[in-house]
Amino acid sequence: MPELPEVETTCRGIAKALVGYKITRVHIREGRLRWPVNHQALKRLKNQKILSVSRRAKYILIEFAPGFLVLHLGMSGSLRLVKPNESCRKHDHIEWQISSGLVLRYHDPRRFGAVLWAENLEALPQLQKLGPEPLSSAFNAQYLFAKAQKSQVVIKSFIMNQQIVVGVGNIYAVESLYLAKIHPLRISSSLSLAECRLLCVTIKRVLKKAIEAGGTTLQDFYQSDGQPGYFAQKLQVYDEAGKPCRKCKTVIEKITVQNRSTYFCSTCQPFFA
DNA sequence: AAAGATGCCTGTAAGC
DNA sequence: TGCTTACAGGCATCTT
Repeated sequence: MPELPEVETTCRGIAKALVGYKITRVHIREGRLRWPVNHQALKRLKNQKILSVSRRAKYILIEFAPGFLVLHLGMSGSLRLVKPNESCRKHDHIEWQISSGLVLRYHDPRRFGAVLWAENLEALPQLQKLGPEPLSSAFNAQYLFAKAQKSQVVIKSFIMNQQIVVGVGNIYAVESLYLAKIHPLRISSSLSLAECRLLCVTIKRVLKKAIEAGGTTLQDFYQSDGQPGYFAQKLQVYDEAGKPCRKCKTVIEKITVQNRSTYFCSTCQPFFA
């Protein structure tokens, strides 16, 4: 599931192969993604030069003179750079031929992802209400504590709220709470400043480590060169229900929080009301 | 206003 | 064996 580390990995993987080159052909095989693809806007990118590739939250931003291509990988999306003779697979929905000779392919079996066009990023509703980047200094203990003080939602939902902090999805929320020894069902406002500090630092550490490992591949995610991410091997509690906690041997529990699988150790992550 | 529920999708695995 | 069903979840949108 592409969360910040997977999107960052993808961004780094495609940037060098794209920046400075032109789009020579756009082929839309399936335009029914999260939102219908704007065929006209995408086709206009032919002969346009790619100025930069960057990331905001879980969105990949590809800059051209007239505007930005904004990509979201949703649940199952991935971007790959392939040679033009490589045959296309099922769910390869969109591809861009690059003047270098390579082809950029957008692959997304579940089609929860998006390929959007924006003349200016400020106008894009998806980017308007996003919180700070987790790896920036704006995301710090004081910020998290101040926000948490005002929230009655459980802490796991809180850190997955993109208006609070971006990039943290289910897997990294579960892992961060385990490593910070915070029960996922704690009410946000019950966290102390010290706990917020630890959680903040832990989220940053987990995301950085995951980026270094090339992200987490469980099913669908692949890096732009087709290689899987290797952080799955470092996950401590995610998908470990019934197995002993690596620290204390207590059996890892699985619960559902807002329709999402949540794993925790009741000993390492005690709940105080 | 805040928080919970819903729908969009398809591959995989489990159950009969 | 082949069908049906449950599950995986990011996020906009709807409901309470």
